[in-house]
Amino acid sequence: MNPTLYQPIHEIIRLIPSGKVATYGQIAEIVGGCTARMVGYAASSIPLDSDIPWQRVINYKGGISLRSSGSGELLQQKLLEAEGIKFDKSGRADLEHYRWEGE
DNA sequence: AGATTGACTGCAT
DNA sequence: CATGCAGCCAATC
Repeated sequence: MNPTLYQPIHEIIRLIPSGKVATYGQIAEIVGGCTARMVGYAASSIPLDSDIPWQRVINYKGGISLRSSGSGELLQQKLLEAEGIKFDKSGRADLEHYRWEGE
């Protein structure tokens, strides 16, 4: 498969600075013409070997969505905490404080 | 070609 | 504040 449509989405995710996070809807809005589902689907296509910080992409609740395989949630949350993002007891980040407003 | 599913979002309950 | 339902586009069966 060669979903070139994912290319811009990956680009946007790559632009997210460390210590910041973006929601699927936010990215979809930045890319334009794409929806949250698209971003999520594109993200699932991102290989772990990629330079794309897919861990900075979270859902609108500020929580981390479970990936297809393995316990990606714990790993992703750990990576985000390593970047300075704190999670509350509910496992949700403060989007009002960490949400990346984009370029 | 039609139906189902998916790392989602927003509003209603 | 947690849960439920409907809408969105693309990929897969």
